[in-house]
Formats: sequence, structure tokens, C-alpha cells
Amino acid sequence: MPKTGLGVERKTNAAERVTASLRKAILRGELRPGDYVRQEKWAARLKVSRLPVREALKILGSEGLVVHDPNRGYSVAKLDVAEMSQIYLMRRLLEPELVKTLRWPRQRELAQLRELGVAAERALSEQDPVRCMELERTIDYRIYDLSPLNVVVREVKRLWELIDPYRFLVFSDPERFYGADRGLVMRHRRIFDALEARDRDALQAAFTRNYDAMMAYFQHSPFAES
Amino acid sequence: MPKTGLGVERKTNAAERVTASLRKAILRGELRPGDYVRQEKWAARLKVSRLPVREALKILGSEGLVVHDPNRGYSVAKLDVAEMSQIYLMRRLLEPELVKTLRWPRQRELAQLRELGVAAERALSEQDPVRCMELERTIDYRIYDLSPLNVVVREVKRLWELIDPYRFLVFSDPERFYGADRGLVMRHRRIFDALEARDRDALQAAFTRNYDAMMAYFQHSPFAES
DNA sequence: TCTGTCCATATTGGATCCTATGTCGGGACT
DNA sequence: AGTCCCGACATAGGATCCAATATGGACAGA
Repeated sequence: MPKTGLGVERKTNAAERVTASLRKAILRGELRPGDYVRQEKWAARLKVSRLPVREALKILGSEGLVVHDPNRGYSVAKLDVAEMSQIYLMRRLLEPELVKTLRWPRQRELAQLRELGVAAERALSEQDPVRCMELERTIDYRIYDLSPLNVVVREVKRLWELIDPYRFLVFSDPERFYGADRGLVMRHRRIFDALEARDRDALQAAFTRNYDAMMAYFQHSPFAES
Repeated sequence: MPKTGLGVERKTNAAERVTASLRKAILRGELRPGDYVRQEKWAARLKVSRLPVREALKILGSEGLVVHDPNRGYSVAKLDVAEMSQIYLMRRLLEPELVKTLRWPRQRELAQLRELGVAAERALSEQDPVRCMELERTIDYRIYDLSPLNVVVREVKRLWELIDPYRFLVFSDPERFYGADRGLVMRHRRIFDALEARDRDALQAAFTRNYDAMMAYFQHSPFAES
């Protein structure tokens, strides 16, 4: 009899677990744009049958993270530069609404965010780009969740996930990575400070900050071929 | 041997057909917010096994059109007023980008749009709200498709679909319906004229026009209870 | 009469099996 | 030698079967 106490017992479905796993694999660059997601392989790996894998792929497909050609399979979506810039465009439009409406975090929450920030910096200095990305993601999501616009929050998160596969490529590009280093740390600092000062404009500016740098990188990087 | 000529042979999967069918059923109000989608029933109805139905539900679930409580089933999403207004908010933010970037339709295309417009007006006068809605939808989609921002277009369409279940309720409310009548016709006229005049501002204004009326309706309609 | 427990039934979740389709390679024909 | 056809293999798509969970009602006890 499963206790549903604090222990967060595995109440969740197989399909959802698989979805999460595939997402993480894509985020981590284990599955890269264009790669096929072989159903049996992942079923075996995640100790489930092929069915939940298929359902997970259907979900990811509807989110646009994988594309489906019938009778051939699902592959991680390849975005061209135009598509990627559209995603950034949408985030640029939607994110300000979240910033506008978010409630200011409590002391406790802010402290936790700062902890995540130092953890990210540590991961960075330990040259663990994947972990750093994950922490970055967590920080941003936590902040989004301060907004009452739950539907918009969901959308923005989804948009983030669509570019995850490419974010990984940036992070794992050593040269670029170290360039991004200082930028990331600065970004956190700015964000946290803005939260503490309760300054929405500064917060918005901090969020927007490295969009352009990111996009510029994609512009002349050729890995986003159609 | 399936010819893949002009005839657009049924190449598509069962799951996709089911997805489309369920969408249409929701749009038409056959499935209303809160209703459970019984898998076997729909499997029988669509002459497939339960599996494609499940996959379709997974897709619709990830789009937010249905919600899933484990071991109980999928039901058509109920949106409260706050959520609905968020969806309108997002459309308000995204749609102008489409208007900004769309190419002007050719004579032929414009003529087709006008045809759809008169068809919608006819449906309206024949008191066929469902058909009218569908035609409206087709018109808007066609116009969206004139923009090269394919990803944004996809998003906006998805947002439309999320409020479809409620649009139906508005359309099928007789009193309201006749009120909307004149508004709809005017809306088409304005849109087509703006397209013909190649006036982006007017087009944008025409699109935005009845958002507020719609939202006002929802504000004091109690069918969107949590 | 009210309440709590237990069992029957309906419905979903997951696994296995079978079929259809696509891919790749070898052999025959031109 | 090149090209086309055919068949074997791999993989996805779909159906059926079994297990797990939730719902509703009947029955027993206070």
C-alpha cells in the first residue's frame, strides 16, 4: 500500500516518467538535434514497455521538441536560425508579463535562489556545463512561478525547452562556454539584486540581458542547418 | 497500393485522425468542458482500438485542451476566467507580430477569403453557429499563414484552440449569438478591406476588435467556474 | 436510520503480440 | 557495368490481453 506522505511516493505514470527522462536526455545533449529516438532502446533503458515511450514521444511531438515522420520514427527537432529567433521573440514578448505580475519573493525564497546561484557558479567553475544549465533552468523557473499567470508561465517554460537542445551545444562549446561564464554569473547577480530591491525594470533588464548575445551566437553558428 | 497523388490519400496515422476528431468534437460542443472522454466509446465510434485514442488524449493533454487525472481519465479542460484572459493576453501579444510580418495576399487568395466570409455570413443567417465558427477559424488561419513566422503561427493557433470550447458556448447562446452577428460580419469586412488596402494598422485593429467584447462576456458569465 | 466496510463493476494503465511499412543489400536482366 | 527488382531485416503502428485503480451499492452493525 503506497504511502502518499511526504516521501513523494511514485504516484506518477510511466509515460510521464519517460517524458521527463527524454527531456532530460535532450537537455543534456545525450540526444542531439536530428537523432532518432529508438523506441525499444529507450523502453529497455527505462525498464518499461514501448508503449509509454510512444506516448511520451507523442507528447514531445506536440510540443515541437521532436518531429515525427510516419513509419520512420521520431527525431529530435532541428531548428533553423529563423525558428530559433522566433522562439526568442515570443519569450521576449511573454516574459515581461511575468515580470510585471510576479510577487516579490520572501526572504527565505530569495535565500534559496541565491543558493542555487552559487551552486551554478560552482558547477561552472568545475566545468560541469550540464549541471550548470540545469541549475540555471531551475532558477528561472522558480522566478517565473512567482507570477500568478500560470498559463503564461507554462508557455514560457515550454519555449525554453524548445531551445534546450541548442543551449546545450552552446554550453558545451568550450571556447564559448568560458566566454559565457562571466556573463552568467553577472546575470544571476543582477537578477537576485533586482528581486531584493523589488525593482521590476531592473529585473526585466537582467532577464533580457543575454538574449542578444545568444542569438548572435546562433546567427553565425552553422550547426542549425535546416 | 496507395497513390500519393493529388488525391491526398489517407497517409495519416490513426492517432492523428483521432486527435482531429476529438478536437472537432470539442469545437462543436459535443464534448463540453468538464466532460470525460471515455476511451472505449470513442474508439468504437472512430473504428479504432483504444490505443490511438489514448495517444490522441496524450497530445491534447499536452496542449492543455484536456486534463488528465491518473486512473480516472481525461476530461475537457475547464478554464476559469483568469486563465482565459491569460490566453487572450498572449494572443494580443503574439498576433501583432504576425500582422507585422505577413505578406499581402494575391487577388486569388483574397477572393477565396471573401468567399469564406460570405459563407460564414450565410451560416450565421441560417443559424448554424458551429459551421460559422469553423469558417471563422478557417479565415483567421489562412491569414495567419500569410506570415513567415511559422512557429509563432503554430502557437497562436494552439491558443485559439484552447478557448474553442468556450467560444462554442458563446456562439450557442442564442441571445448572445444574435448580438455577435453584426459584430462578426463587420469584423470580416474590416479584415478583408484592410488586406485589400494593404493597411497593417487597420488589419491589426480589426483583429483586436472583439477581444474585449468576448472577454467582457466571459467576465460575468458563470459557466467558467473553476 | 445512519455509517462503515467490503465486494462487484467500470475504466484506465501497461505489456505483449501481430502486422505494415520502410530500408538495405544481393542478384538478375539489359 | 549499370540499373532495377525482390526479399530479408529492422522498426514503427495497431490490436488484444491482463493488471491496477476507482466508483457505487449492498449489507452488517451500532
